[in-house]
Amino acid sequence: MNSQFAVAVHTLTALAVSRDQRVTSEQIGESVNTNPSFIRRVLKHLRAAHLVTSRSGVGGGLQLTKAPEDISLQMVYTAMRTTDLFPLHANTNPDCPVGNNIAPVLAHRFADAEADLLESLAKVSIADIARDVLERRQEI
Amino acid sequence: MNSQFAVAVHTLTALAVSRDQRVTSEQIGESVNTNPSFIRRVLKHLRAAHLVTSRSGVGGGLQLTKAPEDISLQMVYTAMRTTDLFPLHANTNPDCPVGNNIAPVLAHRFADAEADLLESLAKVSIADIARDVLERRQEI
DNA sequence: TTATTCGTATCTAATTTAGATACAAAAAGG
DNA sequence: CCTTTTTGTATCTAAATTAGATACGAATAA
Repeated sequence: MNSQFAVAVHTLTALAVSRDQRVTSEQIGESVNTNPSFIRRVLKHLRAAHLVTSRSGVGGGLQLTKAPEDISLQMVYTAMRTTDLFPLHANTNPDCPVGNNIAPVLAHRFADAEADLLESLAKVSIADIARDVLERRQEI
Repeated sequence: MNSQFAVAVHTLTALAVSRDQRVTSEQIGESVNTNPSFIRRVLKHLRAAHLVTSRSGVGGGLQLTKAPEDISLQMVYTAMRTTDLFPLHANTNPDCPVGNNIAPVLAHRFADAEADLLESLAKVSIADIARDVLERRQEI
């Protein structure tokens, strides 16, 4: 599972497309096809990363804090990240040369790979996604 | 969870370090600190990718099919891969412009990111990991 | 023929994920 | 000031995933 990164990008894309008006978590839930509660759980991360702001009450809802061009998938991934990309196995055998030393070695190499992934994600923005989506729409 | 990639690298590293002799899944289980059955489930993937061979019976066990220098983390990741790196959310709303078009757009962008990750993993070999592990051992 | 080891299947417990509901607090409008 | 809308958060549940555990036939060597 863990489609939360995809849901986060979907959410930000919807906000980018409707940049002129506030959008509610109810509406985003309809687009994603899930309940508003789940959307709000995702929004918690995006708010903590200062990618969106929200307001309660009539006419309330969500808004991007930056231009879609200035929100990269790297920012979104980092905002949503709760676990390592490649989890380690714990409690390896300290009496084995490999078991005793593998953890920090893997941690280091995996961190390098994750850094390269972030670099790749940094090249794509929510504006790119929104453009792709709207272009696809025209094709029909 | 899903520490299987880490366990797979650990397993191949152990085989690289003990390249002169056959190693059993029991022994690897001890190093990883898990049961042989789990190791054998991981090995299933590595065997399918032709990274190891195995033999039953007395004096049996596992062996690398290539030099550790010729086994990259990309090969291991690809061998162990069972799901997409970034899972998509399904059943988005077809009546919403975003919901109707986001899936293929995300699939494409996420595949690009995964390809870049593979490129990064291709630069590291099991020999590199084994060397790091043995060097760390000397430091003590 | 016996002991060892693999390959696979099955069961279980713990964890994660997402769907669902509920409700206080915030905000806007009349 | 009261009502309505919407957020933010908590809680519960069901489904899926993960890994630990056990078992057993098949393969292999001695």
